[in-house]
Amino acid sequence: MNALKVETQQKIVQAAHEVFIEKGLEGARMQEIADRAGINKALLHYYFRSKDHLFDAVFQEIIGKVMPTFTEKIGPDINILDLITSFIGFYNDFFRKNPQFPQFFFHEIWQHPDKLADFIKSQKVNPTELIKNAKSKIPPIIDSEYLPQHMVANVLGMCLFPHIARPLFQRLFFENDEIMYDQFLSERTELLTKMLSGIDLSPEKSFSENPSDDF
Amino acid sequence: MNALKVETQQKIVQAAHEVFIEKGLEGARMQEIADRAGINKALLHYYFRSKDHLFDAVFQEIIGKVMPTFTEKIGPDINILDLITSFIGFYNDFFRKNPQFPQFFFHEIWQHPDKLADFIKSQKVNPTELIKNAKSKIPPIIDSEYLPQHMVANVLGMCLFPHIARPLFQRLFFENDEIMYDQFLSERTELLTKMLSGIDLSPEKSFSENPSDDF
DNA sequence: GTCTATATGCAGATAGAC
DNA sequence: GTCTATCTGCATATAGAC
Repeated sequence: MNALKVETQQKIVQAAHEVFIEKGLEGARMQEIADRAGINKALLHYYFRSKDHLFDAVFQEIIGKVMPTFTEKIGPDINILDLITSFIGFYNDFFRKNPQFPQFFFHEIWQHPDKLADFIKSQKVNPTELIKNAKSKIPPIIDSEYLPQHMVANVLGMCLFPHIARPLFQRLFFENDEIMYDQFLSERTELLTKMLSGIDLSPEKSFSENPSDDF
Repeated sequence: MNALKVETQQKIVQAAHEVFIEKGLEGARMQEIADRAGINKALLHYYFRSKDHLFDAVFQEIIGKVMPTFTEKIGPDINILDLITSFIGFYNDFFRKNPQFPQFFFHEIWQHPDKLADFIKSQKVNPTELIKNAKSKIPPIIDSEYLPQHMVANVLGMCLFPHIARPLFQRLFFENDEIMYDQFLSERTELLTKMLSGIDLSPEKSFSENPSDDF
């Protein structure tokens, strides 16, 4: 029964995926993973030598699912703004379907900072080059070497915050109503896109007299 | 030696503070806390009955240090914009001095969503009222019931992101240079303040023809 | 491949001397 | 109050039957 093998493996990865994202590596219990997969604890060790191995497998699976969407559309001369607007919608939807993903993701990068950074650097994308290309095109709201980084941080922050702060934000400002909050989240793709469309990064653009009108 | 007692307690709380923020509740080890406090494991249980009690004590101490600054200046008729601009600088500085705090904070609100929300609700502030007061004054970039919430999310997100994403962001866009990154962070108070100053929320304000010029 | 039963190790917690 | 030594329990991991 080789067919059973791959099926079981998938059930394990799926269950582990859920539990690790909910509880984190340290908080997760092999027993709970086994229960959710409908199998025995011992089988986990049969397929994956240890908890750490299982976690790595799950993490690779998650990153492999999410990152390519981010990197595959990056051409040689795409600018940052196009890149970001292209993916606001994708990630906003993805986070809505996987609410706890951002929390899991950032917990992980703090515990193992190099793992993810190395993975991304191993891809064909070069973040630094991407940034440099946009350097001359950003409205100079302040005098800084890092205007492109500021802009990226602004957009990603606006995109991320309502997801990662959801448990608190929903309780404080939405009467802890799931439906209302999801409605709120669904609006943000349009909102962010419209806000970004106000920035024209074509080289000939003259900046506003009032810098704060941009972004 | 009663003098020793309070001193020891402070050392414990300080050490626990560090370890819990770095590793989280599940990842922290009582042995490491004891080591950093320069005392024995058994003493931890003498002062605080259990790991959970110690964690709660530390958590209360942290929140008690951070939240009052947020709530104490809230008067009856302050508007959201004033409130937010007042604290961008404070929190940006606080996060620079306590880099891993945001990660710890959001990990916690996902694991124990009600704890913090209940604490905040027990304060004199009423978030919902605060939101309602600003409702009519927000530039209608999109047609939504939740414009104030969107604005709050935007600002907090821009404030938060470079801190919580630091391990990755610094490696990808700042050659993993601590000095450069701290420079970048220090600029953001000015940047965000200038961006916000572009919004006039006084009642008589007429909105821009192009909504995306606001925020 | 999958199970039950068992071993191992470690972290939280306690006992008791000083 | 502070320590050393010890206990307890649980979670990971293994052994071995089917």
